[in-house]
Amino acid sequence: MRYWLMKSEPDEFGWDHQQALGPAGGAWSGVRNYQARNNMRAMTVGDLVFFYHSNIGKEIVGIMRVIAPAAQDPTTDDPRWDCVSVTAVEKLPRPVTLDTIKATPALADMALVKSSRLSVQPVATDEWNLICRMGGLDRVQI
DNA sequence: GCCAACGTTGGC
DNA sequence: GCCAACGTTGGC
Repeated sequence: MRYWLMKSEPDEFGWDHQQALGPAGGAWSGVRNYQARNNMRAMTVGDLVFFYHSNIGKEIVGIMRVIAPAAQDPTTDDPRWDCVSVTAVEKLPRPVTLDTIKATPALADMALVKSSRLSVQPVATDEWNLICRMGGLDRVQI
């Protein structure tokens, strides 16, 4: 089980959109960056993913689960691009903002801070647990 | 809306 | 294979 973070602009596709898809979830399509794609290829079913709102909000708002491994991105015929499928698991009682993350020394090494343009990135277990607690989840395991 | 950082493209 | 030009992301 590994942990990840994926970004989306909420006016394009936000947490509410993801949740509206229900348990069947949907493909995390549209990624056109090799590093981000490689991270999705490294995911396995059951991995957990933070949903981050970029641009508007700039905060981690919820937790998703990987329900299908990387496969051809349905929004393109280009075989270079594939994506996993994810489903919404739980909304954070309190979103964790980028400002808060930057102000937290234990989270200073997150890719969110260090390579701010990477839209699919790994999250360390300690970081995951801490953010869950900061977000108001008393239990870490979903 | 601006722009810094970064990734990609394409000419050479 | 280098690198200049260009495009995109995302914080501010």
